[in-house]
Amino acid sequence: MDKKNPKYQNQGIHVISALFTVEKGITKVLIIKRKYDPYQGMWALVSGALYNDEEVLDGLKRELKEKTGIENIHLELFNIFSSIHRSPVMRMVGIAYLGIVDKEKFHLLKETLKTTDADWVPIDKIPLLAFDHNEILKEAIEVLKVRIRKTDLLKHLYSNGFTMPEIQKVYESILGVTFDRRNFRKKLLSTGMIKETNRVERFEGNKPAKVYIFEENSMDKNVF
Amino acid sequence: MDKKNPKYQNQGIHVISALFTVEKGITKVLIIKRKYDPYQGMWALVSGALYNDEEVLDGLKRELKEKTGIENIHLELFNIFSSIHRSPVMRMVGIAYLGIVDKEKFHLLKETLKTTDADWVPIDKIPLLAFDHNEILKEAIEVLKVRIRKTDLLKHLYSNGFTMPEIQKVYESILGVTFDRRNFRKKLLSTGMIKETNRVERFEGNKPAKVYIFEENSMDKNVF
DNA sequence: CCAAAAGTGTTAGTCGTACACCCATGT
DNA sequence: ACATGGGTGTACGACTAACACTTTTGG
Repeated sequence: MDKKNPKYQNQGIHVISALFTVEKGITKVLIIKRKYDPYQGMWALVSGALYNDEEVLDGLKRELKEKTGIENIHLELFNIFSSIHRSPVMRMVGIAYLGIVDKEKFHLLKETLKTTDADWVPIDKIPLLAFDHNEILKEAIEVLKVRIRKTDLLKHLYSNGFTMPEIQKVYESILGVTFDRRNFRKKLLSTGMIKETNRVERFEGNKPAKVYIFEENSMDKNVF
Repeated sequence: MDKKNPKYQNQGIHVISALFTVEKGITKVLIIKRKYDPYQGMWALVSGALYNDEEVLDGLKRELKEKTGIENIHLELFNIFSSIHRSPVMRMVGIAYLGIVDKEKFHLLKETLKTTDADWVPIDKIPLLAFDHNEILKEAIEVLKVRIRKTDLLKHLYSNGFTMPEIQKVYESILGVTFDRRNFRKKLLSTGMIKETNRVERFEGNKPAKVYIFEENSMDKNVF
């Protein structure tokens, strides 16, 4: 490989995160407002250019910490975006990850060196975003639906436990369907992904609901 | 973004393909022998550096055509490999795709501008490969197993149709299991992915077997 | 004691699995 | 005619889906 070949010059790697949360049945995604060009003043997914001395996932976590203060979270690859002119600065290949977290576990920085605002925004109220981030987010939402059905991704939303009515609302909200309470409970338990605790918590009703947690090494099984 | 920041300099993108086929119940992968450094004379997956004026998948297809003559095939992303020193030349982020094809449809070039040999090699007889390609191939095989079970990936191996005994052997060979003939047939038909033709073909027995083909827009359903 | 949501069990239907016999062809 | 694999149907068990009543708590 000839490093001097101009076709190999002037390209970089963008790491991009579609980080979701669910609050009161509303699925939200984390976006920030850009302080500098390109796209100064526009909202965007948390993203940035990869350094040449860090791995992709580490670079993304660095960007997340720098721009929002959020750290120590699970993120997984979902696609590559490589249109030639997706960045106005130079050719950047976008590597996009998604994750889902309990927003209450973090203090979201509203302003940082490179951002002037940050917020969790309902996915049906997303403004125009910088770069190709609207397209990326649209794909992320589709992949999110598949992954909560086929893997234990939701364990990252509920590291402190959850009640059945609560997590059922999350499934129903993200997938846009409704489930029978009794069958939902049976199916989720039958995956072996979760176990009962001896805690209870009130959700919407007055009667307290049992708290469940995800197993440490929960196998990926189809949920719905 | 400051293009001059040295942390953004000297990095490139590698596109890598794990291209599989199945022949007489043996799963094989396409590898080439490298004509030039780095790793001159070593076997490797088909791969190369991405140009700054092409999309990732286009770059990979260009490399495949240049190095093997194979073109017009389906390839899908399966992972990113970004260890800092995975290439001795410079920092290269590897973007790895997998596919499966009917090798009889192509004439494999044994020597090209950048290769001195090429072959389909059984996955349990893979030599030491250049870069981190052994690791990448290992992951590709795992993902291949998942994708033939959960998607219609195998349609790309059988664009001209297949018989039940034939495709059953492929599933059994890749997954390392055996299935009951009658139940296999019922399950594959029940996915709606395939349909009968009026052709027949001999496979291993003397009695001719019906030829089936994959539907054009076959939904992704779990197969096994 | 009433309202509101949480918890539980049974039944019918569907799907997966196990299994045995006949069929078409080449030699 | 026989050997070889290809094609089909049925019965049993497991899982999925539909459905109604009782329980706990706050107000």
